[in-house]
Amino acid sequence: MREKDKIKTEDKIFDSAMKEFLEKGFNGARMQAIADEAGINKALLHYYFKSKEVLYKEVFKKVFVEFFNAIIIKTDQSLSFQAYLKEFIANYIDKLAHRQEMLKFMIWELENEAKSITEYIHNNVDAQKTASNFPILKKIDEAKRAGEIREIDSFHLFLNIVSMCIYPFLAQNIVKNIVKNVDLNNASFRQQRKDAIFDLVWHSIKKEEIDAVL
Amino acid sequence: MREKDKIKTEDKIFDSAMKEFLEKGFNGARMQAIADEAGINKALLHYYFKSKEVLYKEVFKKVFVEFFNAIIIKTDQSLSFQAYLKEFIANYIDKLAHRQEMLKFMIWELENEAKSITEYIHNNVDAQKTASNFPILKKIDEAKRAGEIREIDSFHLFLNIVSMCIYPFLAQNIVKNIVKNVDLNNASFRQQRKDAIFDLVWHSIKKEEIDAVL
DNA sequence: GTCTATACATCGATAGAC
DNA sequence: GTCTATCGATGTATAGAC
Repeated sequence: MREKDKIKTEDKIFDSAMKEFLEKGFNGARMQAIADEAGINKALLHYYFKSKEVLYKEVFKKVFVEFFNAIIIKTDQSLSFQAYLKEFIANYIDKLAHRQEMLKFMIWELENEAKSITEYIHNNVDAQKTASNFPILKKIDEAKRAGEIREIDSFHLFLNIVSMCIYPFLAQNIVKNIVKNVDLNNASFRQQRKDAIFDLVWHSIKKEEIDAVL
Repeated sequence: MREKDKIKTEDKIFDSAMKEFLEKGFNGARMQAIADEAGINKALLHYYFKSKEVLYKEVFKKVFVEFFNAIIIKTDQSLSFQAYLKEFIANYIDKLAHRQEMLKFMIWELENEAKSITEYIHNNVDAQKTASNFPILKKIDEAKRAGEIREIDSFHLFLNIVSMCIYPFLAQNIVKNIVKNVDLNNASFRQQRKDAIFDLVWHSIKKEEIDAVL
């Protein structure tokens, strides 16, 4: 009677697949490993999900949407730009830390020409409104108009901020060759990154100082 | 007698391998394709290079060293920091454009925990002197001492600059979903990136303005 | 729905003749 | 040094019984 208590096979497969894909990436993931983890056999995988690729895309979609929403959309809109910027950066890095596996997904997407990401965006986001899915772009424009920050190209500023947030962690295995503690798990390094990014950007774009001089 | 006129098989294999690896990455590369391109058979590949991995490492080493030297070492040391910074950024982006295939290598390295890069650095660079292989770090310290720029964490500044230079191109297939012309081949976009990065950084760290006020 | 068994393809690697 | 032939491992996918 209480059917909800029984985890459905399909869900077990999905959960196992997510674990395997996040850990190993698409290439590294093994259908056998997913089957083992789910306590079933390979044949059943293909019964529920036609192919490895289909299974991957289902998993990717769920994880990506979750992550995308958490990072891009959710920063409080009512803040001053200075506070908004600080929160955006902290939020981005903390969410990355909370879902480090996303880095593996992202690397796989990079290797695979961002096929899944592109497909998802193409199917789910109005092409004309892509930019509006990044409220920070609007925030930057507002702040410029309000005189809170100086004139600066919004899109490149956005690109720069995102690059600084993500690249050091994406490439942490490379960067580690220069400095040891590049690690999303290291709270102290995370805080250093947040401070350094905010400091660099804010010093560059704020207008107060000039206002004070005038 | 003129033995040098005859391209040795080993070199032909090496060249074909470079082409294949740069185009497809390690996973995508096929020993058969390398053999075909070189006009020989697979057996001979393994005669000259023990395994796919060995062959990849040889190729990687050559390409990486070339790239590393071109980007990191070569910016003119005698410039003012402002000019040095501008040249460093332009140099980095131009060299990336000139060797776009490095992006594929880099992605593969990211996926593979930077094994080859780490191994190369471990074998060829004195661990205690890693930092000194990045003259820009010294340049930043000098500029701080000379009062040319404000106090700022050198390492994080370095990380930030590199991130802004490389990430948009590394992730261009993702970024393209937001803006179309993200492309290393697009000279106009390259120039925009150079300007945006220099502008953001220099406005943030220069000291003249404050000096002028005092 | 679930299983066993196996087909089928791909690839890296090697044995052995020349 | 170079070739043909083939091994052996791995991995996805499916046929068919229960």
